[in-house]
Amino acid sequence: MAASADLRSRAQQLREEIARHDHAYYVLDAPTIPDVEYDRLFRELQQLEERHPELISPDSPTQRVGGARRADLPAVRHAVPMLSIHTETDSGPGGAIAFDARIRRKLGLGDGDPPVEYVAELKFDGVAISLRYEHGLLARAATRGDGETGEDVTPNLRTIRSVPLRLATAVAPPVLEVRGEVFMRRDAFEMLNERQRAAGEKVFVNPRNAAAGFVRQLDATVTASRPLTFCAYGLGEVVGWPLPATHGQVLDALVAFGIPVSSRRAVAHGPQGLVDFHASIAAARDALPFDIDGVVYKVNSLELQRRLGFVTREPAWAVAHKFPAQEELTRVLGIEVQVGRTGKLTPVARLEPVFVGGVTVSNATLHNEDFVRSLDVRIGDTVTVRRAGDVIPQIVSVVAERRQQGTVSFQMPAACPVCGSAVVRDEAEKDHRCSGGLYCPAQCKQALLHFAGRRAMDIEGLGEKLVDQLVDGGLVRSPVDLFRLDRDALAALERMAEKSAANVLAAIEKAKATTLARFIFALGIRHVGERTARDLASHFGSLDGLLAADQARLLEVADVGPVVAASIVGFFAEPHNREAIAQLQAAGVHWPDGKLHADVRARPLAGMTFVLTGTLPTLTREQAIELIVAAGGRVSGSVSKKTSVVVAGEDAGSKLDRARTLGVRAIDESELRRLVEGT
DNA sequence: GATCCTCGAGTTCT
DNA sequence: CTCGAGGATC
Repeated sequence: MAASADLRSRAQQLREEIARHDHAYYVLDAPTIPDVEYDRLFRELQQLEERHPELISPDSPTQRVGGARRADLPAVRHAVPMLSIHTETDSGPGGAIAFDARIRRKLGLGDGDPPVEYVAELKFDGVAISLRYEHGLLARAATRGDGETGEDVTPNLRTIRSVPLRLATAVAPPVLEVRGEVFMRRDAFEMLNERQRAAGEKVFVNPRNAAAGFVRQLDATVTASRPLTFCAYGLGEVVGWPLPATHGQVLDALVAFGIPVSSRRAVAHGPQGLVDFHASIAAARDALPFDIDGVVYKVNSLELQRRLGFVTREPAWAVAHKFPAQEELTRVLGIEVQVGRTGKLTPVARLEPVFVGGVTVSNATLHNEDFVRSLDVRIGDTVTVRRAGDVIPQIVSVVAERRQQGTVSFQMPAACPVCGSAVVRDEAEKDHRCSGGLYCPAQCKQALLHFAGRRAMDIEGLGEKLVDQLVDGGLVRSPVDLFRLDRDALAALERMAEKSAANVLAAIEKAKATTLARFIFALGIRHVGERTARDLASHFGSLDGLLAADQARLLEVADVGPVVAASIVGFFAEPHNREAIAQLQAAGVHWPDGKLHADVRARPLAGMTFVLTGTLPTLTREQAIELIVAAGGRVSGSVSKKTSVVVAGEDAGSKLDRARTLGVRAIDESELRRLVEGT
């Protein structure tokens, strides 16, 4: 079948586009599109050329393994070519099963034959490097380049501490080429970008690009200041060293030579072994201190590897099995503006749903006007969305070359999108706010949700849906209205039968009994969160005491300064706020008089600050906090020099590490109980 | 005035 | 979880 003119021009178009991205990636170290998109273009071209071989041109990017070389680094010819590895298209378990099936077919194995033995390893997201040791000494380090010829980066690699300059062996082979990956750990990457930002320099998009940039840096002293890591996964040319029988033994031998090899490797039997490894690494992926693309499977026996050989330029005995992408391209369908409890306007991008990092993402916050401006996100733009270690999707960048004509930059509306009130910009700061106050339905709803929240009045079952119905139906306009609801009014709502109406009323009734701290928090005074509400409650002991306090009295409270004090005074100065409080009390909201027990109780933890991390064996987080606070201690969120004790449970994370480096005492739950008992 | 430590507030998806 | 900003401290 002859290729049509259409296909011919499409192939040409793809070649040009890929070449442009190659240049940006390899030469400028500034990729313009995410890898997945690049892979997609590359695959389309590959498929096109497979079906229509007459379209293949000698300069086609499919005809070489790597990318363009940088002219100013010396070229190195690889004695044994550095090949790329085939990527399985199915990123689910099917990928592993398909690979195993292919291997068995090629080896002529039937159903009765035993499972094939594999080695499964991590696929690092870094830069492929070949290290050449001659008589035990590091003689040359080179990048992959186009697979045949790479670049000499010996001075740079010498600065990487995990790369041994001499093999740890008495008798070293005349030639031993080790292949592996150089990458940057995530914590090192974060610190690097922090410094870049502070210095006003450009920040790196991801750890891989940072690593690539430094490996190919001309000035080795710059590379030396970057914490790069090396991990080996195979061999190149070998002279005078007898190869063992399996790939697993090769890796073990490298370890014995003092070469770093990831300990996250395993011998796996048959497809199930591969699927299990893939699943266990996928589960551990976010917890790893570095980025990986996926995993790699290799037939363990070197003899079988020789029998399987190569297909085109890829080894038939190995495959990369990638994870779902953590970065994807999608389109901005619109930019909506949400109104929060405090009236803050938050622009949110509505996205064409896209599967990234294991979930479908359709929204991403744009924080504020400045954030939108700095990225210059516009409706209709193609953007990169990331969902990395953290959970919250974010827009990373806009693909400038995909911008359509006639788009306009985003502007905050002058009127509140919900109530139409004027929008004001906070005292020379970043945030815009709706001036409508509680007359704005959005703010009213958020205030109600806050009031009913678990940490505030804790009214069970009063969620977003119900609040929407109550406010839109005109039944409720302020918290006190909740306590005036009756069964008939509720029953008039959709999807609200006898039973659920009774449940809601019971929950509201139950919530009337609360604590002073919860009540103060529930009011939603600006700058008064859970913590400050608790401090205010224990300092004044009663609501009347707080209501009577002036600015000076408030400043006596720990952690209350002029801004917070002014906010509190301002809130209580509003007649309608005082009236609302009186009405709530009249409706039956009450709390125990805190002053009575506070002094009677023993406070063995007075003056101590605790930080909780991990999961405790029997206590929930909330129970543990209650226990500590009841005994007179404080609980805070992050570890610092001021922290007295860190209470660590199962899966304790970075907070425990930090406690160790700061020399802060760490205890477990049983020890906490003993402290609370005062023993 | 600078720096560190916290807290408040907003956010996504299942 | 992360950003921004208030408060405390030196």
